Parts: sequence; C-alpha cells; structure tokens
Amino acid sequence: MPDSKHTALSRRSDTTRAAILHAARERFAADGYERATIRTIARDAGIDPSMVMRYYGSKEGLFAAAVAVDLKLPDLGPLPRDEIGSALVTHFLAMWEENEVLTALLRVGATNQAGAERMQGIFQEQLLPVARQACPDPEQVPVRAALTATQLLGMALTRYVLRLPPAVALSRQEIVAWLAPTVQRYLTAPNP
Amino acid sequence: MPDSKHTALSRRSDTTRAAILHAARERFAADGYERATIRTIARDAGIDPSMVMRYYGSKEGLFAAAVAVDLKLPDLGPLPRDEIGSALVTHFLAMWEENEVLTALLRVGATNQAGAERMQGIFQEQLLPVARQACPDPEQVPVRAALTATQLLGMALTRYVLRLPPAVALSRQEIVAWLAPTVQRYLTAPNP
DNA sequence: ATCGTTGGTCAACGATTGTTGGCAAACGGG
DNA sequence: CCCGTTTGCCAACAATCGTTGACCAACGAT
Repeated sequence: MPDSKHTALSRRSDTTRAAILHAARERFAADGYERATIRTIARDAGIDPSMVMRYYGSKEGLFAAAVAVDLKLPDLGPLPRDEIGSALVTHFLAMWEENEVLTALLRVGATNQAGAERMQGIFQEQLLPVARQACPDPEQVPVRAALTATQLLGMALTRYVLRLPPAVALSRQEIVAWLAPTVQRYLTAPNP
Repeated sequence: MPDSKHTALSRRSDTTRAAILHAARERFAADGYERATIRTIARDAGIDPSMVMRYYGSKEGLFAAAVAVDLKLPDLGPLPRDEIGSALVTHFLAMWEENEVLTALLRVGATNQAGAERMQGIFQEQLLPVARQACPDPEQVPVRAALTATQLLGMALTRYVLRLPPAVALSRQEIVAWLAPTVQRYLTAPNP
C-alpha cells in the first residue's frame, strides 16, 4: 500500500527534491535555459543526473517546477491613491533581490517560447488584478498594466541581467524615487 | 599576389557573406544564441555549414559580425529642450522595427555574457554621448542615461521579445505619447 | 591551354546533451 | 528478521552541436 501513516509527511527524498530546485533556480538564473544543463544542476545538488529525471520527468518539467512564481503583490485598496506607484516599485525591488527565481524567469523568457508564455501568464493573473484596483477606467487596465510592466521589467533587465554599471550602482531608494512617479502616471494619470 | 586590380570590389563571395549575415540575424533574433545553430543558419542561406566557419571563423565570430549595431541616434543640439524625449522614443521605435538586429542583440544579451557586454558597449558609446547633450549636470549623465535605457529596453523587451499582447497592440503614436514624458523627465528633470 | 586562386560540398571528428534502464544499497512496516 | 519500496549510482544510448580537412569545380590572368 503506497500510503501508510506518513502520507503527507517528510520523505527522505524531499531534501533532494529541494536541493535540485535550489540548484536549478541558481543555474537557470545565471545561465538561461539552454546553457543550464541537467548535469551541472545535478552536480550542484550533489546527486546523479538521472535523479533529476526521476523527480521532474524532463528538463522542461524541472524548469516549470523551478520557476513557480508568486509575486505576492500587495492589496492596493487601503493605500492612498498617490502612493501606489511607490508601493509597487518598492515591492518589486524587494521581490527581485530576495529571490533568484525572477531573474531566472526573465532570462529564460527572453530566449525560450515557454518562458515567454509563462511570463504572459504571470502578467495576466497577478499584475492585471492589481492594476484593476489602481486604474479608474476598466477598459484601460491592460494597457496601463503593460506600461507598468515595461518600466519594471526594463529596470530588472538592465540591473539584474545586463548589469549596466550605472543601473547596478543605484540604491533602492533612488530607484523608487525615480520610477515611482512613472508607474504612478502609467496607472492613474488620464490619457496623454 | 592576392590583390589584383579589383581589390576592394565585389568578389563573388560577397553575396554569400551577405546571405549568411542576413540569415544569422533572423535566427539570432528568433531563437537566441544557443538555439540558433550554424547548420540552420547555413541552410537558410542556402550553403554549407563549413562556409560559415570559413568566412566568420566561429559561431562567436559570426555573432559579432551579425550584430554590429549603429543606433544612428540623432543630434539633440538643434532640438527644443522639451522635445528630446519624444524624439528619442520615436527614433528608437523606428530603429527597432526596421531591423531585426536589435531584437537579436537583446535576446542574446539576456542569455549570453558576450551579448550583455556588447550591449554595455553600445550603451556607453552611443547612448551616453546623446544623454550628455540633454543632461545639464555632467556628473549625472550615466544615471540619467541608464534610467532612459530601462524604459526603452523595457518597452522593447515586452513588445518584441515577450510579446505581451497589450504592449504589442499599442500603436507607435500611443507609445510615444506615454513614454516620451518619462524619458524627458529622466534626462532633464531635477533630482527627485 | 595552364595553373594558382577562389567558392563550395561532403563526410567525419570529438564533445556534449537529454534521457533511459539496470542494479546496488538503505530503509521500514509486518 | 524479511521483503517490498524507496533512493541512488552507473553506464550507455541516440541525437545534435561546433568544427575540421579532404576533395572538387569554376574562374581568371598569363
């Protein structure tokens, strides 16, 4: 019988599974999808490449499991209307720097079709609802959210992927001070 | 003697060289560096893979030759101070859509170290001088130029690489209307 | 007509990749 | 203690990659 008393409890392999996911996120973030090989990920995790296949089926399956992203976007309801730009930029910076998953996803999204579609999904399911709270005209929510995405992803691209020196040198507070008015305008300002 | 009378004139192979470059740009733009193989590029160009090696030495050499980018940024001198944002965004959109080189470079820059360094070079040698014309304080030129790059590259990323539907649906005029004030502020506004 | 130069094909190399199946050891409930 | 299950390693497969060298055909000046 497959399920005895500890059905949902820690099996011995959960440690390995987690190690694989951790190594996979690091490699995908550093090298992108194609150059991150199952062999190097397995070596980082200290196990055999075949284990990766057993636990995640294929390289695509591993990637899908490694970049399950939850942006944990805040509820904009209780916030003053003119602070949502600053709140969003601050939150995005924190999310991006505490966690290499987002960099991995961005790198892969730029090269891989599946990665790009996953980013489209995150945009639609996580950023759109938040934009709906901030944007008065429901008709314009997708456009406003997309404009916000251009600025936030553009900063992530230049700072964490391309690593343009002046973008890397900026402090978090400086970035918020510069980008918050932009995001604020994209979400709440009347049509230009 | 290698050079007879037609030293700088059209050799027969120049057609092939150009065909290879054209196919390479298409493939690098569509697939990124790793998935664009020399074999498929050669097939697109209608010749043998070994010719690519003969003419460009290696895959890296081919890439270097394929993405020699000149942004042809306009001289901002004769322009009214408050129109440089609009002028830059308009020019960037035109450059990006007339030519797949930029998309290729962005895709590769997101995955490949050499590609990222090439983008840093373009930023430094082509965008910085223009920002120097628009920005009053010389000390702040790199920061202002980097901020501009985040917005312009962010739009390119979401529209031409990730292809977020709302970003694709925008017309050029709408993009200029939304982004021009942002770029204008990044380049000319006082510190926030 | 001849012969070096150029433009091009073909077949193969060594390396690396994702992926698979077989087998050994450790575990754990009966 | 015993036996099925889990966890893991090893070796190998087939495919694909960048790259190379041998070989052939067409050209062009002498």
